[in-house]
Amino acid sequence: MSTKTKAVPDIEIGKLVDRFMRHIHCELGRKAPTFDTEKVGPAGGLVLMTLADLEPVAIHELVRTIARDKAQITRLLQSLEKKGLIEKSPSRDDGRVSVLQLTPKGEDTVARLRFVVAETIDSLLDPLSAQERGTLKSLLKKALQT
Amino acid sequence: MSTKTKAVPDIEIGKLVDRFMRHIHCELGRKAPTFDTEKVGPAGGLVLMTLADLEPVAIHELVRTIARDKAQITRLLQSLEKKGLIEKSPSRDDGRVSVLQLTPKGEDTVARLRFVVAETIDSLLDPLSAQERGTLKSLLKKALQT
DNA sequence: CTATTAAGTTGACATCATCAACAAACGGCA
DNA sequence: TGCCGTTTGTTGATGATGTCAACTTAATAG
Repeated sequence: MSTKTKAVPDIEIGKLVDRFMRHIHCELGRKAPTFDTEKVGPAGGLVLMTLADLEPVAIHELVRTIARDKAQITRLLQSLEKKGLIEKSPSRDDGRVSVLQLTPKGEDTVARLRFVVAETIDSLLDPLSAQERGTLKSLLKKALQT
Repeated sequence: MSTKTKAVPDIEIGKLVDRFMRHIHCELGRKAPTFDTEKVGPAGGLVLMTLADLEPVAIHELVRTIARDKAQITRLLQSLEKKGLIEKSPSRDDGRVSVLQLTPKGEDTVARLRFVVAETIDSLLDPLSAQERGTLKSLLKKALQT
């Protein structure tokens, strides 16, 4: 009777999302030797691509966006920096924060990652029409906008 | 012009799905001490809940459905069996396969897991209407039906 | 100035993923 | 029947990720 309460709780979405994620993960893992020339791994790739969207950005913002532990992010960033893919520079406004940016080499890597990831997702979403993909995206976005 | 080709490849869905998963993961991790009385962990929980949907089922089927490594599944199942949550019995048809089933204690655990997971997802999906949730679910299902 | 809070780093540890090697059982086929 | 390739499940080794707590430094409130 109420508009929002759900009598039957629904787990299915969680499992579907998990499976969805795993399919992307596996497919990319299979192709990885081809394109992950810098050996950044799945987590590193995610960081790079998110960075490309947000840069320049402070570490804690990055942490907040991708919802991972800050210790984890610290180490990932160290590894990415060693590989010359990103740059950390101290913020002028706040002595505590480091500001992140992609290096040209990083941008290059992101471009390649993006292509393969998009390709993979596209093929996974093959059963959906272009319109349905749009709907899916906007639904997810809506759910995540806090 | 064409109905299916996409000029601009789209990464965003991948990142959205990842973030979505992470939010569920984090939220559940925070609540875990409350409800994960058997200490099955996230992966174990997923196995249990999937098992509840499929049982009785052979290991390789389970592996296929949740798209994880079979070695990993073997070890998870051993841990779950030690805790008395599942039962492995040899198949009559095929001497190689083990058939999995939940014990009563396992069923109990699943019921509790289900409740919390559903609750969590529900609150994450709060911005969506009931109809939109249905749409989301059917889109995911459609994408995954191979 | 002091107490508190926030940003990042580090260490220790647990969990999870991945790969290769393996035994046992099935299947096909001569 | 006996051989051979395949499938199922297990084990070992190792790497990648996640998590928690302690710590340093800097900002900020009072």
